Amino acid sequence: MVKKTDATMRDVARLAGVSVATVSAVINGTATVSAQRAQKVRAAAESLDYHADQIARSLKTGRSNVVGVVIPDITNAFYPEVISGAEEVASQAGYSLILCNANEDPRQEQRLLSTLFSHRVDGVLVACSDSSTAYDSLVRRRFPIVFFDRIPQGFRGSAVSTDNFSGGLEATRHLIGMRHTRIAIVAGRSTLSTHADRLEGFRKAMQEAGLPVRDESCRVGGLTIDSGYEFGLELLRLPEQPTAVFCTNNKMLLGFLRAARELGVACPERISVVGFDDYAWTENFHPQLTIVAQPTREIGRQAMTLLLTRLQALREGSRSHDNHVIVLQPELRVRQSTAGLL
Amino acid sequence: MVKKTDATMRDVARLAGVSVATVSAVINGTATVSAQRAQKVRAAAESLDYHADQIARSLKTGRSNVVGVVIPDITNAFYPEVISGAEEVASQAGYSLILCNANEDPRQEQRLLSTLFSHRVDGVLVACSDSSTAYDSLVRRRFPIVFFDRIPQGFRGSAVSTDNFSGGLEATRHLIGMRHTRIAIVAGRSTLSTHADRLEGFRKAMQEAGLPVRDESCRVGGLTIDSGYEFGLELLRLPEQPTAVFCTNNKMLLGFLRAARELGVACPERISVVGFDDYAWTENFHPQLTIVAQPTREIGRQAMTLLLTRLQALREGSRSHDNHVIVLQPELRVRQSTAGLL
DNA sequence: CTGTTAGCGCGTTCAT
DNA sequence: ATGAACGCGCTAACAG
Repeated sequence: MVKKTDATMRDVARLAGVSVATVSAVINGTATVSAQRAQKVRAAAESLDYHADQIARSLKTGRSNVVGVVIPDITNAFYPEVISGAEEVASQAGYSLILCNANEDPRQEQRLLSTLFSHRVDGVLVACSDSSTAYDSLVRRRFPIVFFDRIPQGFRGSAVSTDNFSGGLEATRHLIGMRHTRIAIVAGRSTLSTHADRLEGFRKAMQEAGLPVRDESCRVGGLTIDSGYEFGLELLRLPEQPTAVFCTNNKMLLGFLRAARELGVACPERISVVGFDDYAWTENFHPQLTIVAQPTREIGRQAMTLLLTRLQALREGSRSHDNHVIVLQPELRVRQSTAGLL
Repeated sequence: MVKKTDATMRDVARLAGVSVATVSAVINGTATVSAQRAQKVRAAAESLDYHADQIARSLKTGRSNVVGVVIPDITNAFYPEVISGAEEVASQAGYSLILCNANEDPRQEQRLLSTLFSHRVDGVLVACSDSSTAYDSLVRRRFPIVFFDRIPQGFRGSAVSTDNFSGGLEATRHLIGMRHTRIAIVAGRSTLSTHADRLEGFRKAMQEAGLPVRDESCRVGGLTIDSGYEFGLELLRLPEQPTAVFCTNNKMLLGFLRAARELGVACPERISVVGFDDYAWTENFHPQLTIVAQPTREIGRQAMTLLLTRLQALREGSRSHDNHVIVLQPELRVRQSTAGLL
């Protein structure tokens, strides 16, 4: 027996011989219903394969139980990892996730946010594609939004990220500690907080050590494997070839390594490399990578927790700080892609 | 000036001095509205930062412009890649994606599907966590569903996958062509079509060559890095150590490689390894992996296209085949993890 | 071409 | 404890 259309609350009510209000009460547990009637309702719902219509419910309640997640690049393994953490806590709390991939394009990101609002998501998590002022209005309107990983410049609101400055600092100090002096950096667009901060950490470490940061060994911009590759070629063809490099992004790191391979520059013998983000597969790399690891899933968990806490406060009318910033500590993992000089 | 609540269509109508029907017509382009009135409406909408309420619209139209995507494991890089393809075609068609991670757990998957229905998604894409009969009712009820990658046994409906049998066949033939005879296999749960088919391909190739498939060199079950590791330890400790192995899953492959490393079994000198799924980072592996590559993003694109085509047909009342099966061809990429015997 | 209006399915009063 | 009636914001059918 096939039903043409989904069962509605009325169908359930009819079958159970009660009113829709009773069905609603049973489903949501909002009122006390006599045990046997409740049982009847549940049986009816079951037999009709009834699924409460979230759409109708949302229209009525003003809440959708959906949160939007906007990321800049789903093929960057970092983000799926974060999402898995976010998804975990969201689904536990009965929330679903609408996932949007902005493709590193602020315009697309803007459109995505717009459709997210159309769908009346209760809140959003975003790792921005570029620093822009487009979020200001959201924050001013107090729309529940939590940034993670990449945070807009001058943003005043809730956010979760790694201490990227410290990550850059440690990575570079490690290189310096191995007696390197000609240290290059391959960094992503400086409009992104993550990369800007890591670059700052790099500069700080260099300055501490009294080392010069030459323009030609400081390649900033781009985010892709290809840009890492291009930068790599340039860097490794410099008359004064750097002996060490810090790549602030895992994709650019892959590109850089390809360049080194092509040019026959052995790592770590002729070039020490330290990167960002650790994955299950890095242990299979040759050489095994020295990297700065982020608590990736934890970023997702914390960001979602922050958002849900906020939503709950909103629901209960209680006051909540909407500018809670969580900074997680990264961890330098020294392996074999970095070696001492001399 | 901050608005407490979102602007509604009525607000726009009022501000523009027209009726709600006119606003609706302008927004959706469903009727001809005089140019100047349309202009006024657009201006009003703009100034009020109006976002049409998809929730209300859905309630009315019965369509949500959202499709659900259920995957078994978001931390398996294969799936985000597929999703990026699916997302690409969905967003072009004005659809959003609700992403659900089932964690390889059929029960969780069932729950996720249920909430997806509650949210009245127009259709779903699913790579199932286990073969079960739970989908039959969906298909019988003709709910728009397209399976990808992992397809339920005996499923009669739309699906997109790689020719896994052929993938397993080619991988094994390659090994055999290199004169290996003691060939082992590390495979995922045989209830999953992908792994079952790859295993079948393996058996076929072995049979073709008149090679025996010994029970002890045929490790089936599990999906994780850890299970690949365990199987690897067992296999490499066999009195008659295999000289080659086919891992049907990228995570198990990582585990196997770890086991080989720990046991000091050099690849490819003492063990040739061929895996499944290619990624940007495999070129950095040592040794570079011989693998069977799937057209990953294409799987996502095709699956979503199939689904959207179906939805359009449904909308237009035209007939559409709801059991279109697309099988994509894999590609063996020979690199350095496999070597000839003797 | 434009306005009026009846629901879509649900949660929520307000009666009983 | 339970039921009837209303309305959330929107679309579509109809009237003008």
